[in-house]
Amino acid sequence: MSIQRDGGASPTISEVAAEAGVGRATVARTLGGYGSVSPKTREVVLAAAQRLGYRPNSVARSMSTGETRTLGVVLADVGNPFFAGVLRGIADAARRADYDVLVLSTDEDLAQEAAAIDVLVDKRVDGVILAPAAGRQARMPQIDLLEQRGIPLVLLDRLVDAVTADAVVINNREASREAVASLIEAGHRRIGFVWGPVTTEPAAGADDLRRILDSALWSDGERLLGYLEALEQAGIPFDTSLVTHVAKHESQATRAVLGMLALSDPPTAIFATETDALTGSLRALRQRGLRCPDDVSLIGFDDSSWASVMTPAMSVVAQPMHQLGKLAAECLLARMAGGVAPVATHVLEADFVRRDSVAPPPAN
Amino acid sequence: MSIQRDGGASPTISEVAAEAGVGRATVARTLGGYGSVSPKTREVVLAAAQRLGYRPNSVARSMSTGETRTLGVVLADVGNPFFAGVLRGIADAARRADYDVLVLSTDEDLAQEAAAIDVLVDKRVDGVILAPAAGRQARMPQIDLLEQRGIPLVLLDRLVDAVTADAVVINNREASREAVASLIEAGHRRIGFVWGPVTTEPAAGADDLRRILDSALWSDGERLLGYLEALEQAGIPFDTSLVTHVAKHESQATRAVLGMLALSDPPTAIFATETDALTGSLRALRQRGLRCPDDVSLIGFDDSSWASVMTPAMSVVAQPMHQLGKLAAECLLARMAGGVAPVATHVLEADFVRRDSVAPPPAN
DNA sequence: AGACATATTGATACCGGTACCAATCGGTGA
DNA sequence: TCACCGATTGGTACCGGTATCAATATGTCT
Repeated sequence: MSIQRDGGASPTISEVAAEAGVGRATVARTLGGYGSVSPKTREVVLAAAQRLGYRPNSVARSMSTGETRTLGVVLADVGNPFFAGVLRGIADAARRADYDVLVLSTDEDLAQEAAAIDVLVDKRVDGVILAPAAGRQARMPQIDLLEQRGIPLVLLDRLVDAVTADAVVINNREASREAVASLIEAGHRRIGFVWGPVTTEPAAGADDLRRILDSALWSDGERLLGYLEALEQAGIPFDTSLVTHVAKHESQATRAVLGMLALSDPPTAIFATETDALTGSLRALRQRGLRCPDDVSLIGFDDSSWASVMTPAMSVVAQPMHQLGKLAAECLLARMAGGVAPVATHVLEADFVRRDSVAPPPAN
Repeated sequence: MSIQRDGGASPTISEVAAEAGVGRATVARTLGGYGSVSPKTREVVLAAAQRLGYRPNSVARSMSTGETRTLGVVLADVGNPFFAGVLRGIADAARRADYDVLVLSTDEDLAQEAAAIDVLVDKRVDGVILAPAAGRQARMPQIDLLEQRGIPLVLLDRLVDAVTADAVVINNREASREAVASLIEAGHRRIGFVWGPVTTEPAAGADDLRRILDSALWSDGERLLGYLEALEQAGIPFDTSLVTHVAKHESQATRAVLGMLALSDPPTAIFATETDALTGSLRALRQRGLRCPDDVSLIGFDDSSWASVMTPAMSVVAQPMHQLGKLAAECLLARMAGGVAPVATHVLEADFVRRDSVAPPPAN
């Protein structure tokens, strides 16, 4: 008894059965907690399992039940604070339901995203949460695969027109409009817009810009629309030169903002719609020796401890990251449980947090 | 032909075999790329697989091969920027070797950590990367389970005396000593030390403190020892009241620093050994209306964009997060591949980044 | 043409669970 | 004492791959 198995192998149900002197099925029932087992037998079996250090093999169980109790998560970058926060929310909700999380980063690359979904399908995850790297008008063949296989899907943070699935996003447009409106209210009329990963030419005008939106991430597009709406409401003409056309990395944001500041009629305020865009903008101000908010007012996206402890404290649009992930996971779990609720897009509210980085434009 | 299967089930090898009119084994050989198959048959099989949209079932493959091509990662909090960065490094290295990553957060809780390891064992991951929540002198029974099962393990960021396994850490003590030394060099003699999650009483003195170290995280302990060494080298007496005894959350760090600043002989500089500790310290200064570096000099741990764009730019000990994760994964993969290299602890260098948050103490 | 080596193929036994079904056990009431 | 019922138990067929082995087909050489 209590013989340690060699070679690092794990004891199986059969071995426990042999050790306990009962049949395989009896052990399965005892440990699986189904069917009926006499108290005496149960004890014998449990003792044998204990002695052998038995642990169930989830792979075998999945093989037989068809469920892996694993959620697949596909997002741009686990290292990014926004996605890291979201992931935490997902993981918390998953754990509570006794699920685990398999994460894949795509770096906003469509090929990697497709490969990631293939992996998740092959590994037979029970559900998928996806922050698409595709623009809202993209076609996403891999999604069909999920649907075909009956794997529930929840879109996170970004919508895609062609995909009919539950989604959890924030009210990007309203939040953005509110932020820009607060700049306008403070007296600004030249407001720079630094946005996320967009790889297109500079827009020739507002209409051209709307065209570009079709290929942009939904979230980025909405933020830009919010900006446009705020301008329009205030009767401020739209100026292409105040909108960056590519700011995927912080350094690109810095370069873009330096470009704006070099204009003959430079912006007196900047709305940066991502963390990297904000820090990139700050770096640009710093390089030009400009001060915030005295020379240029700033509003960022995504709150963090840093934003609130620096001087001046940064006004930001704060996304409920944890909540976003939690809700996405809960939504997915409900769907997996066979929920027949109609497909829905859940919109969470992002709070505009007013701090000290906004002041009236300089008198001059 | 090309009949779509109903019920969301995936086509199996048998179905492909039927569709192609060949035996199961032949399909397996064709798709698995082993054995030999005639070019003609190969084509027929591939066409059938294509028509049916065949995708291999990784679960079944794992069942048969005994490997899951999945790495398990156990860390305190995926939402924490440090761990998020490390995780990204792990995921990148894993992907390159065609492995996926299952992540579990423990919130620095031993029970959750034990449960996490159980899950990974049950799911039969091929290897585990663990940032232990346990102090260096803790006993960790779950680790034995891993060893028993022959699952390779790499410790990350923190060492545990009782565990013999490969490890990847940074040179916490030297980095800490260097940071504190630079404060001393600037003229400071009253230097506050705000450290990470430690749940013990205030130390009664240096010796008592060393005792406390045994139950602290290895990394936290090393950082404190670095602090002590720097003081000793400069002949500055150790003062318990300048060392926080609990600063697990930012708010606790703030409270602790406020306490220090209220001392009759308050610190003129603070070394915060975690991101939260630094932002917490900054918040305390802000509440007291003190300015950095004019009134109090600061050095933090972990670099971020924020640290370098704020005013003053923060001096920090920058950990190579991505590299840390990447190396841990590579080390694990090597061990999984049957590497017979002796167990080793890899020590990466953390750079001390000198910026503007350190100045001589105020003249007064 | 015959013998033999090689390429190709199909059948089948695993892997370790789950779950159904039939067999057995024990106890009860007539 | 016997028939009968429910509780308990063991046997076994899956799940979908992998890998071995024997059987068959193909081709070559003498």
